[in-house]
Formats: sequence, C-alpha cells, structure tokens
Amino acid sequence: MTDVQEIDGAVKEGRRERKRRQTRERIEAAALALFLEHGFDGATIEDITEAADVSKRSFFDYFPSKEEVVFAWQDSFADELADAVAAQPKDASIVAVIEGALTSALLAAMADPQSLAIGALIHDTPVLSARHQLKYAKLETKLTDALYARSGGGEGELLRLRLLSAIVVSTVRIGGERWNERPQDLSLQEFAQDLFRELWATLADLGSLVEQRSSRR
Amino acid sequence: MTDVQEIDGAVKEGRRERKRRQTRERIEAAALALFLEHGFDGATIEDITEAADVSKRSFFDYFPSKEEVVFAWQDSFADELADAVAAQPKDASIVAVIEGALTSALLAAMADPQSLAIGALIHDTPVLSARHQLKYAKLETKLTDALYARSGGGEGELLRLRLLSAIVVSTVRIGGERWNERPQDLSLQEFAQDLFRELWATLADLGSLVEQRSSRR
DNA sequence: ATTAATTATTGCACTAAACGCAAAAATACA
DNA sequence: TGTATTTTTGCGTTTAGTGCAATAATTAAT
Repeated sequence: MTDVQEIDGAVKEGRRERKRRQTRERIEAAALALFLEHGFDGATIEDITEAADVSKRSFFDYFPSKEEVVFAWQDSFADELADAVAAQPKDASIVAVIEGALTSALLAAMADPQSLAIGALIHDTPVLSARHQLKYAKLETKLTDALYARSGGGEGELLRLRLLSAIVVSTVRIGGERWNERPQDLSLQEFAQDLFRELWATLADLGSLVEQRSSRR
Repeated sequence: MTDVQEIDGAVKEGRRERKRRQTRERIEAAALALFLEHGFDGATIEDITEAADVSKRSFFDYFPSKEEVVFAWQDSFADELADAVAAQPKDASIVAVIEGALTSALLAAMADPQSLAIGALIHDTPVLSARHQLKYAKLETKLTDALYARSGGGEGELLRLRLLSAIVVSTVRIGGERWNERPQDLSLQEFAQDLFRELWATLADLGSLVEQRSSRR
C-alpha cells in the first residue's frame, strides 16, 4: 500500500512536501527573527542557516536571495486583491469595487502581527525599501488587469485604468506609511475608511478643478 | 602666484577638482558603454575600472555601488522639478502649475539621447528596476514639499498634496513606460500634452463618479 | 523487503561586490 | 624648495550568490 493519496480530489502532501514546507518555514522564521534583532545587514546568511539548522547552500534552494525572505510572506497579496476585485458585485461602480476589494484584502493582509515590525525593518533598510517599491508596481499591474478583465472595455480604456490603479495603489502605499508612522488610535477598518474618504474627496476636488480649467478654455 | 581663484564670487575649479570630475565622467562613460554592450551583470567593476584606467578600489571612491553609476545622471531631476514648480506664476491653479512644471522638467531631462537606451537597460535588469522605483518615491516627496511650500495651506492639506503628487508621479512613470515601449510617432512635447490631457480627463471622470456616489448616499 | 529512480541536501570551490586601512602618489600652498 | 592635504592605489577581508558533483532521503516498482 502506498503512502498518502488523494482525499477530496486534491493530492495530499507526502513526507517530502511536508518536510520541505517545514524547512522553508524554519528558515523564514529564523531569518525574520535575526533581521528584527540585528537588522537586515547585521544578520548574515550563515547566521540564519545555523539558526535554522540547514546548510548555507540550502538557503538558496529555498530563496533566491536574502531579500526575498522578507517579502515572501506577502507574495500572495496581489493575487488576493485581484480575486477580491473579481468577487465584487457585477453592477457595482468602479469606485465601490475598489473600495470594497481593497478594504477586504487589506484587512486580511494586516492580520499578521509581525507586519508592523517588518514594515519598520523595510523602512530603514534602503535595499529593502527599493525592493518594496517593486511590490507596489506589480500590485498595480495586477490591479489593472483585474479591473480590465472586469469592465471589458476597449483598449482605449487601458490607460485610464492604469492611471486609476496607480492612484489606488499610491493611496494604499501612502496609507501604509501613515499607518506605520502614527500612533494608531484607530482600528484598521476605521483607518481604511478615513483614507478612502480622503481619496474620494481629493479626486472630487481635482475633478471639479479640472472641469473649471477645461471650460475656461 | 597661486593657481586659479575666484572670478565672480564663486571658487573656480583647480587642477584637483578638474581631474576628479574628469575621472568621474570617464568611469561613468565606461560603465554605461559596457552596461549597454554586455548588460548590467555582464560587466564587472574590474572591466569598468580597466576601461576607465583607474584602480578597482577607486571606483568606490566615486560611486557607492555599481548601481549608482546608472542613476547618477538623473540625480538632479527631482530638484529641477521642484525649481520648476516654484517658478510657475503665483496665481496659476495647481493643475496648471503641475502641467507647466512637469513639462518643462521632462523636456530638459529627455534631452540626453542616451536616456532611451538607459531606460531599456533599467527595464530588463531587475535590481535596477527596483532601484528605479525608489527614484519615483523620492520624486514624490520632493514634489509634495514643493507644492506644500507654494500654496502654504495647513497640515490638513498635506495628505491631499501627497495624493496629488503620487498621482502626478505615477502619470510620469506610466508615461515614461509608454514612451519607451511604443514606436514614437509623436514629439516628446506632443506626447506630454496627450498624456496630461488623458490624466485630467480621467480625473474629471473619476471626480464626477465620486460625486454621484456620495450624493446617492 | 530489496532495488531502482527521484528529489533534497550538502560540501567545496569560485566569482564578484563592497569595505577598511595604510602606503604611495599627486597636488596645493607657503 | 619643502610641507601639508588630498587622491589614488594595493592588499586583505567579508559576504552574497552560483555551479557542480557527491551524498542522503524519499518514493515507487518489482
């Protein structure tokens, strides 16, 4: 008789997969702990592999670089956001879609209590900051794709959706920065509400400013 | 008799400063040429220093890292933009200020014929892409500061200006990507005009969308 | 259970980036 | 000319990251 097999249509993880996942988690945990204690540059890969009890060489079998360990935990955010966009009611306006999807994705992502400490680590490690910005760029393209797939307009729509995505992602980024800086007297949910309120208000103001301008011509 | 001295209040560069500048330029030119020929990773610092005829160690006396050579040439853009913002007429609307300042700063920056090739280099070198995003982040804060200094509103204005800056910088970034991708049948000036027209139109649309939404409540 | 095929882990050697330090060379100045 | 200052260099060291081949663990087949 073979080991473990399908149960509900999906293949269950055997010893191999399980061990691999455990090792990966061990490395990740050791790395984050050391980074938070000694800073990103203050912890070498050897320190990490020693703490996780694997060879230095194996580290690179699990993560392509030292930086990636830091960002691995939030790799799924963009996909979750895209799913949340697709899950919004079909007749909702684009504004409502964004606010709904973003809020739910954000609440899910910020559930991790470590996220604040990691945010601080990223904030004061230049190379991590740079890498972090890339995340936002990817998030932006994913969001654009999700919105485009939704309201399947023509190609002319693409630039606008791209701009809209950029605006939304920027809002998230700026909101994140504020959230990390300020003493939080608000719940995350309230915070997100306020942030979006401010965003929509700003857009409304800008919109009317622009209207004035073009009508004056 | 001493060497060279003041002429119009400013100290002129002596042999030392001149040589240092020349060496810096030599390294920069050699590096860019090699990067464009063999890719960023395909050219080692030794290759560069050999071509520039300086010791490997000296490289780091001029540039803190290999990456910085690529970005050194555009270090001044953010400052030029800030200056351009300050130089706009006092009574201009914020929309006009941004369009005017951005256009003039962009035209100046894109004058360098190498900028396109460098853009391509950055585009397909992940570590450079990441670093490049940081540039936009810095640009954003500088723009926010410049706008804030201009229309010296209260602190409540800050978040809005930050959002606006983010929107504008995103527009520039997306525009830059388009500019690099597409075959350019337009002059940069026309291109910038079209881009801003699209931005303002998008903002106007969004603005009215948001108005509808909040009035429906 | 034994064996064969996969896959994971490791050790070792190697390249290249980046830093510290002190000697040597170039430059400025008196 | 001589002396102080700054620049350049050489050398050694650390660390990230890769390639490769040997070894160990796991799975699958007989």
